[in-house]
Amino acid sequence: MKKKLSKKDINVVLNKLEKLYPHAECELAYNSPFELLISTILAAQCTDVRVNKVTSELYKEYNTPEKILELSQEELENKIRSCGFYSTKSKNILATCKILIENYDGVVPDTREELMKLPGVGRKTANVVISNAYGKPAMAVDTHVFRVSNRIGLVNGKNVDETEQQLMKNIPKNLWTDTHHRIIFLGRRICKARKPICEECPINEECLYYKGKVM
DNA sequence: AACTCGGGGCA
DNA sequence: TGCCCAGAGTT
Repeated sequence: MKKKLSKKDINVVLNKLEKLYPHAECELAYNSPFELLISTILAAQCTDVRVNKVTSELYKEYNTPEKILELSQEELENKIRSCGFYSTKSKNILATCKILIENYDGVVPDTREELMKLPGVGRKTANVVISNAYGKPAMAVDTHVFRVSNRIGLVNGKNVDETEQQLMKNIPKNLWTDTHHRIIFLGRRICKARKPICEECPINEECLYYKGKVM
């Protein structure tokens, strides 16, 4: 049924995305790998705008594992409540801070395997941290990347893991991180989950979803 | 694969 | 009021 784009069209899409969003970056505000880690944990099922609003206050006083562990779970919950899932996230963040101090001398590890051992850190969050904070190639697949890349036809993945594998195979390694951010930009502004604005989409000529819609 | 955690923004 | 948001963990 649904097919993937040709290699040629994939390159066209990547080039258009690069011209469209040449300086795409992580929109979570952070000043250290630790801050990015905590912000990304908070970002689960929550907009980055709200995360930044919470962390801009939180990090003034609490920007290290040691500082955050000065807070009780209830105190931390009250500070991050507006990010949603505050109970789970608070518990995970406190547990993660404790592990960072006990096992990593307070330094956020730079490998996906070590990061994913931390409570509240899954594959997506780990990929965001190693790619943005440590400059390592990684393809983080969130809801935007999953939806858009499959909708366009960059990949044809049944789930997040399949999608990540296919994206890494179809996209040059040096473009993984930038492409991740560019797809998010496109996904939020145009290729939205509900009512994608296909008429204004710069890559609708290549998009399999758009072609399917007009046929 | 399905279910749970969740407040806030927006139509 | 209903739907959705830079996911992860458990069953």
